[in-house]
Amino acid sequence: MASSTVEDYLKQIYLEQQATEDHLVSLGKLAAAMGVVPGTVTTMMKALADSGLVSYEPRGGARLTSGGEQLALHVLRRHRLVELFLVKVLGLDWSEVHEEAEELEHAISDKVLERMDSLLERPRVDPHGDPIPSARGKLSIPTRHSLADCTTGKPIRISRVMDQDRDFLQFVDRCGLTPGVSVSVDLRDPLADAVWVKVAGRKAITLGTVAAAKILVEE
Amino acid sequence: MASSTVEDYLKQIYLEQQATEDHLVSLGKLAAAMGVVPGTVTTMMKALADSGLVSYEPRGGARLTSGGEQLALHVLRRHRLVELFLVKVLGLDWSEVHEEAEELEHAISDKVLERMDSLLERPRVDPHGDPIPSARGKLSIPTRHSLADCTTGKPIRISRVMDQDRDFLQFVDRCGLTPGVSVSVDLRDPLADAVWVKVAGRKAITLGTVAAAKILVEE
DNA sequence: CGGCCTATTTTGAAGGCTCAAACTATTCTG
DNA sequence: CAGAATAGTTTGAGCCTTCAAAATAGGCCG
Repeated sequence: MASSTVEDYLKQIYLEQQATEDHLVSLGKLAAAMGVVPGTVTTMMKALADSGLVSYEPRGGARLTSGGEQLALHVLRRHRLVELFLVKVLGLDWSEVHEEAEELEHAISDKVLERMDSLLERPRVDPHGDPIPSARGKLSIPTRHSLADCTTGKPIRISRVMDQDRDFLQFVDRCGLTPGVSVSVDLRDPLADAVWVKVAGRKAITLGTVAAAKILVEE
Repeated sequence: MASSTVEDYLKQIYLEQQATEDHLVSLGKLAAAMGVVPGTVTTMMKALADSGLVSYEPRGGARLTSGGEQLALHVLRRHRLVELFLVKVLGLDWSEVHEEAEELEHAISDKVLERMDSLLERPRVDPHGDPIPSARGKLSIPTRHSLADCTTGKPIRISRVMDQDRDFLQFVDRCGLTPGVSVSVDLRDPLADAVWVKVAGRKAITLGTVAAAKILVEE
């Protein structure tokens, strides 16, 4: 059985990995993400390599093995299903469920997970629009466009918000830019670093491109 | 913050304590209940005494301080609310929720706990009839009579089952002796060590006094 | 090429929890 | 009361996760 520390490392490696070309994660980034000192990560990578969960060459970065990836996806599944459960069943705010799920993801048995999944009617995404890995460990590849680079003028649908920060999520909520909502990008001004977004009926909202790039869209 | 190991010790001390006259728990019993070697308990009691959660004299047994008791009751509240939640909301069987709750009780935040409590409409007892400590750490004192020593002939109501063993709970369920059910004790035969119980409408069930003593009743 | 900067690794240590096994206090028994 | 049985304690050790700080490797710049 993987300890919850190990589960956290695997999950984090998976997430970092998704953001890189070669699926190779630098230990420094990992240390920052895990909030530990670099030496700790080196130690841990050796241990994980010994258990066959990551492949790792000294000074060469880390990569999940297929066993490690299966485990990471299982943790991610628990995390995201729990988030959705907390919002839908217990009525928590989407800005607070990430932290809650960080704890719960390690305590949920397969049986309980299956009940949640069935109660929620086999959902595909969590409250932030992040895809939920299937019980068999498959994950659908997500959208590639954001408010920062989609076509302008046309109606589009918000599909995912790529930031778990409380304050950012609350801001997004106040703007009405939550997953599922239809909007359109009126105009983009690269010089002003700004994006004007029109939300159904309301007056336009102005975002910087950094924020806009975190809000993924479809169509 | 108390680690989940510490929470488990406090909870267990509380439970053992309830079963004794002087509220003093022998370290041997504790070791058995926790599934560790006696020396481990000695070490742990020293540590808990240092944190002011138990009072402990070498070779004199352990007792919770009021701080330790508050914490123990908070753990117990989480445990029992979670059990009820798993049965009522997720539809698990009452025979399996104890094990699930052992893990979850350490991962539930106060916020989530409050939501569960409110969704369940401030329940007083868990699926086994065990009382749920209030958020302020008060616990109502439970029934004193069981099928082994209540009055015979009169209708009585099952209020609590004092055993978390899967197989025993499933047996109790098959007999229809679950909390809330009305029954009556027809006859007791001390020599045969047997108790005849009549469950509404059905033919009588025969229990040994050990089993009968685990089923608490009211009125 | 040589030195420097940065990322990573190594080393030694600590805290929390546990064990095995040797030891000791206490209590029972004859 | 002596000896045995029982319960509890001590000691030395190990695993897991972490840290601080010193050492090192690799790449980049002049």
